[in-house]
Amino acid sequence: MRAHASLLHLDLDAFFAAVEQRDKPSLRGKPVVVGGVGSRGVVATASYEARKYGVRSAMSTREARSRCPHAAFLTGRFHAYREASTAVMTLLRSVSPLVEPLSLDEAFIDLEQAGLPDLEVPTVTAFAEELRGRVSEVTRGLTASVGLGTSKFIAKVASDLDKPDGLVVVPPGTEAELLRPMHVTVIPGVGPATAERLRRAGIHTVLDLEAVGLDELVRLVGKAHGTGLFHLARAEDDRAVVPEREAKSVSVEGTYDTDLTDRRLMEGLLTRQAGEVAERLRKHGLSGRTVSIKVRLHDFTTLSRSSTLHSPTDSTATIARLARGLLTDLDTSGGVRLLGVGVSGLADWIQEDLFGETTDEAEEPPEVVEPPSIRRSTWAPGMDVEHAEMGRGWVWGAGRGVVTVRFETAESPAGPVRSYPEDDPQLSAWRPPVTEDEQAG
DNA sequence: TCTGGGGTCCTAGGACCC
DNA sequence: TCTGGGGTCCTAGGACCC
Repeated sequence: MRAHASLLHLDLDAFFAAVEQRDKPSLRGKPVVVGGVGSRGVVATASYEARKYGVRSAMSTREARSRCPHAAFLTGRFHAYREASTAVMTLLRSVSPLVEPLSLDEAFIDLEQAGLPDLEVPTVTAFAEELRGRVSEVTRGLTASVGLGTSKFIAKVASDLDKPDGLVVVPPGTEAELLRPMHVTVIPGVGPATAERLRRAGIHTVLDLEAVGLDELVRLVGKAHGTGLFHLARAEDDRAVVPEREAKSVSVEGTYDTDLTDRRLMEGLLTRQAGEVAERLRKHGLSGRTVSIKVRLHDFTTLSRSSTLHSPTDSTATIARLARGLLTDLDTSGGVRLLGVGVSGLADWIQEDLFGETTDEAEEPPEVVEPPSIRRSTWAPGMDVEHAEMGRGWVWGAGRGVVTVRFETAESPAGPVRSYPEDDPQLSAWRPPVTEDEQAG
């Protein structure tokens, strides 16, 4: 903990939604929700107008729609968000060499190397106020909330106290009195599970937490977490601002609108995801030794399996083969809502073999498969033998590499639903309905 | 059809080595 | 028959963050 409030936390207000409102004037002053718009989507960001209706981040889009049906529901334009974020981070780095981005819309800055004449409260306050103005300039009108304090923890708490478009400085020496009345969840790392454990022990506020001994806390929440809480409850935090963090893993996952049951389809999707992971590894000059898959079952239980190679890889073929192999282990008969592939144990080099060649098989770049342009209600004769006998298939949905088909059977016009990878060769057999003209001809 | 996606860190148990 | 530690690596799961 420092003698001066020289740590700054900056947080762009309702970031994704604010970018949308900036770029589309008709959305200004109106509720805007950015997030997944599918049946299993969740809210990433809600504008302040939408928050008035109780719409919150991480809420299901379904729930958000019921709370605020007239909001604009947008899927997100990450290029625009990244561009705005880069402008802000570039500005921050021009102001101090010690900038630690936490996400697209948040960063810590250490003002000790920002070249200020001193670090007294009036000086850092004026600096922060000017910085907020410049953020608004480089983003063409976005607002930021800023907190200043003697540690990362305090700066972050401070930036939250006057959102949106606010500035709060916590003067050195006043940290404990600020924190004591607050709920324990103000402490980073205290989420629902930890809060519940603490609640059962009669600990609700930071003041309560301060009264608990180190041994007792470790017994309650474990060694690392317990010692962390012990110190943060006393506003003791000397974590440094770390400008560059190396990635430790790269992963891709997807949640599907309908649960998957077809193993072949799952293998196809893992293969596609392996390709995306490998491409990102190569793009960043990385390779990794441990390949993992993640499988979320219909009932939301989440399984993971991993396998570690002797030397790192960035090869699509290797990652895909391992990922598919890891799946064979698992019982997915009840249906799968999410599949994912990841690589960890990263190295910024690729193992070379005895001949000085890389171990990466000289592979073709993954084939880019365009989603088939299938219209709703396209007839799908001869999709496969089983379904051809059933009769007509109707495209029920397409996206995320999956085409879902509802089949009409003799018993029911809305028969079983089956899903296929969009690059499934069987899909190429699809053709529009045979018209009466054609039949006549 | 309640519950995203991309991450980080921690824990606990087992294997293995000295 | 009864019995050591410590350290590292790997795996699976869970909590948490934005």
